[in-house]
Amino acid sequence: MKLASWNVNSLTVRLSQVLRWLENERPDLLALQETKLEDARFPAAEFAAAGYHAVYSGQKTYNGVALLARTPPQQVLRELPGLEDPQRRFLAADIDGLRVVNLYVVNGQSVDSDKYAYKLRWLAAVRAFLETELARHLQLVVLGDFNIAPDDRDVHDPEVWRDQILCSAPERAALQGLLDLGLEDSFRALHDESGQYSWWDYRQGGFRRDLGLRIDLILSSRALHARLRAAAIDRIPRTWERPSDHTPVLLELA
DNA sequence: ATGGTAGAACATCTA
Repeated sequence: MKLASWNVNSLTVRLSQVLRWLENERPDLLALQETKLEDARFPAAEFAAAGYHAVYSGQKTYNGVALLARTPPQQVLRELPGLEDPQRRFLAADIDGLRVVNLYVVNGQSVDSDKYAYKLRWLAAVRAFLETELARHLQLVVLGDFNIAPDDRDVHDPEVWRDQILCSAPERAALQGLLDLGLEDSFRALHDESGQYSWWDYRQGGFRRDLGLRIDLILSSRALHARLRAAAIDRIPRTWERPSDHTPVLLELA
């Protein structure tokens, strides 16, 4: 079983790229973030024609998440329990015997911003939700744009990024809090090396100079550990014309 | 210290 996550930074702009990538990779599941469109405008028919069921939770201009799967998602949840939040960042569903949670974690802007406090509050609600979810579902996958680089191996210049947004100690502690529930970063379960990034800033030639961060993650529950086969980051879509600033990350389960 | 680019409500916000 092949799972993937991709922050597309506007599905309207990136639809043809997503369809092309699905055709090439044929994942069983693709989680999208930053679709930036209302549900009434979601291109469900195009994905159906490509052989994918879609569930989605979107809004105009910002945020928006979706799950595309070859089998129909069931038990769909569109609201993060315990948090009043108009921002569409959360989607959970049963897919192929897995409980799947797609997250577009709050960016936070900077550590002295109100948005940073919102990020930490949001992550606390995610932790509380996942704690109850893990009690119900042994086979759980949490994937998406976490907007947190787990450790310095995931940062092109750790000194420049030290204590900055996406790398600060409280953010990393919040991510560790999720892992402590009984989840693991599947990429790190299979790879030790630094320099494997999933996001590069559009500005100042970030991709050309490989000034990236690994902030797109696929977490898997302990019960899935023996099924982990391969984890990868596909940099190719970041080389395409008019790319998203993120590239897809993948996990293969036996 | 600022701004650099991209996408969206096309004016500023968010990232």
